[in-house]
Amino acid sequence: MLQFQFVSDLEAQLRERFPGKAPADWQILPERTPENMPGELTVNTFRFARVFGQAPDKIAAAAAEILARHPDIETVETIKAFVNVTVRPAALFRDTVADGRKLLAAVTLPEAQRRKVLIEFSAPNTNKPQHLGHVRNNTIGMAVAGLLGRVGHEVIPINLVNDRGIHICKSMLAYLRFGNDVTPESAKVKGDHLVGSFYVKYAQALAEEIKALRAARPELAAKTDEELFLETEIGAAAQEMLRRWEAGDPEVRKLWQMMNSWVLAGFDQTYQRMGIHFAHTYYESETYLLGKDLIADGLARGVFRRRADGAVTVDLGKLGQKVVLRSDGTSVYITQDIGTTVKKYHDYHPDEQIWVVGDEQNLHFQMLFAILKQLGYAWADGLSHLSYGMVNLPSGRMKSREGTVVDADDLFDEMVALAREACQERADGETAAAELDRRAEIIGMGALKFMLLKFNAKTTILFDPSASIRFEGDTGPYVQYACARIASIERKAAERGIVLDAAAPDWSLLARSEEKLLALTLWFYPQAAQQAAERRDASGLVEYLLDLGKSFNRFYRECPILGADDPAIARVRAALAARTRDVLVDGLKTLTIGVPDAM
RNA sequence: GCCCCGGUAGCUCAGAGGAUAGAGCAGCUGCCUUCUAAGCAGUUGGUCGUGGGUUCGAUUCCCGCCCGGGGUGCCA
Repeated sequence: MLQFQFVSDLEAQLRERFPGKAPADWQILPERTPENMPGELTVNTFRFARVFGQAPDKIAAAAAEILARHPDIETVETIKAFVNVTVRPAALFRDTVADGRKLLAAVTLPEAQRRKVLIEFSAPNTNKPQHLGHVRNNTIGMAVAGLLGRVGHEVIPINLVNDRGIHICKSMLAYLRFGNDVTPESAKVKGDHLVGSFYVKYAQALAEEIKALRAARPELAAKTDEELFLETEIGAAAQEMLRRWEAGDPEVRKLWQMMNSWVLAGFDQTYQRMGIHFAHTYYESETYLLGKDLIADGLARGVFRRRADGAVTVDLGKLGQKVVLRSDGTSVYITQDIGTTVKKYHDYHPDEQIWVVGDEQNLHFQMLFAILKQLGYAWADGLSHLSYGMVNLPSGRMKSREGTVVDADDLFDEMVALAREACQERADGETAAAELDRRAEIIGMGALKFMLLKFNAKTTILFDPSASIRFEGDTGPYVQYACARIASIERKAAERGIVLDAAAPDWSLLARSEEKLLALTLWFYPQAAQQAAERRDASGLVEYLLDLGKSFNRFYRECPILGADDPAIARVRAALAARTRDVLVDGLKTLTIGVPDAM
C-alpha cells in the first residue's frame, strides 16, 4: 500500500517510544480531515491508543510532538485525540501522485493474500428473456468479479443455466400448440424473446383453463391455482412432457434443443452488450442428477436420516429440518446444489465460492452451507452467498408471467437512445453518426450499470421507468464526463502544439488547495478498491469514483491547465489530470464500465 | 408465531464505535466571448422509526417495541 513518509516515520517513532506494545501488522491509516476542520489529513489516535496502553490524548500529544518536527509537515493541530496536519505540498505530491504506476500498482494485494475465487452469477432460466432483476444480478456479479480480479485474486466467473424443468416444458408445449413452426429468423425476433412469448401464452391458456375449471366445479374454490395445476389438461400435458424429457424422449429432446439454442443465442447477445464473460457455463440439464450419491453417502454416515415415509432429511439445528431427498427418491433443489457445489470444487479447487443470488434465497444458502459442513467438507467455510435485494416497480414486484417486467434488452435500447439524443445535442456537426452511436452505447450502458451499483446490494431498489435514469449528478456519466474533459484538454494541447509530457513534471510547483485535495483523493484509490473488494461491495468503489470526479471538477474549474501562465505549471497540472483519468478509467473498467473519448 | 433484511433531509441513498450526521435529485440564487454547463459555487431542508442499555463517546453495538419487505415447501 502507498503510504505517506510522515506516517511511516510516525509509526516507527511511536513504536520506539512505546517499545514492544504494537503488533507487527499495526499501521496508521490517515483519514481525510472534515472540510470545516483545520488541516488536510487526520491521524485519529482513538483508533489505536489502546495498542500502546495509553490514553488517546496522551498518544495524540506524542504524535503531535513527533509530527511538529517532521520536515514534511507544515502545521499540526490537536483537537481531542485527533491530530490534524497540513502537509508541505512538495511532500504531499511526492507521496501521492508523483509515481502514477506505483499508485495503480498499490491496488494489488500482496501475494500471500491472493486467493482463487469462483463466483457464480446470472443463472437464468431458458424459458424467457432476462429482465431488470437479472440485469442487477449480472451487474453486481461482474463488478464484484472485476473488483476481486483487480486486487489480485484469481477469479473464475461461472454461469449455471437452468435449462430444464417444468417451466421450460411450459414454453415448449405452448410452442407446439400455438407456434406454427415460427423461428427467430422468420419472426425476426431475438430467440429468448420468442420463447418468452410462448411462456406467456402458456400462462394465459393455463389461467383460462383454471377459470373454466373453477366455474364448472365450485367445490374446488378452496384450492390454490397451484394445486389445480395437474387438474388442467394443459398442466398435465406439461408434466407429461417433463416426464418424457427425463426419459430422454428423442422428439421432446429435439424440440428442447432447438428452443434452448434460440434462448442461449439471445442471452449471448445480452451478455455481450453488458460486457460479461464467463470462464465456464454449467447447464442444469447436465448437473441436475448430481448430489444423490452424496445423499446416499451422508445417509450411510449418519449425517442424514431416512424418515418413516421414506424421505431423507437433515437436522440443521436452529435452521430447522430440511428434506434432501423426496420419499420417491428424487432430488429437490438443494440436492442439486449440494452436487454442483462439490462438482465446482473438484473442477476448480477454489479457496472460495460465491453465489450472487437474490435475498429470497437467504435461508436456502444458509442450509446449503450448513449441510456441506455437516458432510465434513473443510472448504465449506469458504462458501458465501452474495445476497441482493429485488428491483421493484412503482406498481410492485416484477412478474414474468404477468408481463409486468422491465425487459433487459428494451431497457438497454432506451438508455442508449436517451444517451444518443444527449450526444447529438452536444456534438459539433462534424462528428460521424457511427461515433455518436459508439459514445451513446458506452454512456447509456454505463449510466445503467453505475446506477445499479451505487446502491448497496442489500437494498431493495425502486425503479421508476418513467423517471428513467439520470445522466446528471451522482451518475456514471458524471464520472465519464471528467474523463472526457481530460481527453479534450489533451487533444486541444496537441492542436495548439503544446507539449505536455516532454519532461518529468515539477510537482513542487503545485500548492493550491484544489490541487492538493485532488492528489489526496487519488491517494485513497488503492484503499477504496481494496475495501470494496474485501466487502464484496462495488458501491464503495462507486462512491469513491464520484468523490474523485468531484475533486477533479473543482480542480478543473479553479486551476486552468492550458491557460496557466507558466508552461511548467501547465505541464504539471496536465500530469495531475492524467493521473486522475488513469484512476477513473481503472476504477470504471473494474466495474465493467467504459469511457468515451468525448461527450 | 419464528428467522433474515431495511427504516437517516420532500425524494433516492452514503455513513461498519469517534469531531458540528453527508451526497445527488427536487426547490431557491448566481456562473457559459475563458481547457466541454452531462459542469461549478451558494442556499433552504434532519427529535438518524421508537423506548431502554453498554461506552469517555452510539446513526453505528446489545435488548424490547412499531412500521415495511423477504423467507419459513417432498417448488426453484
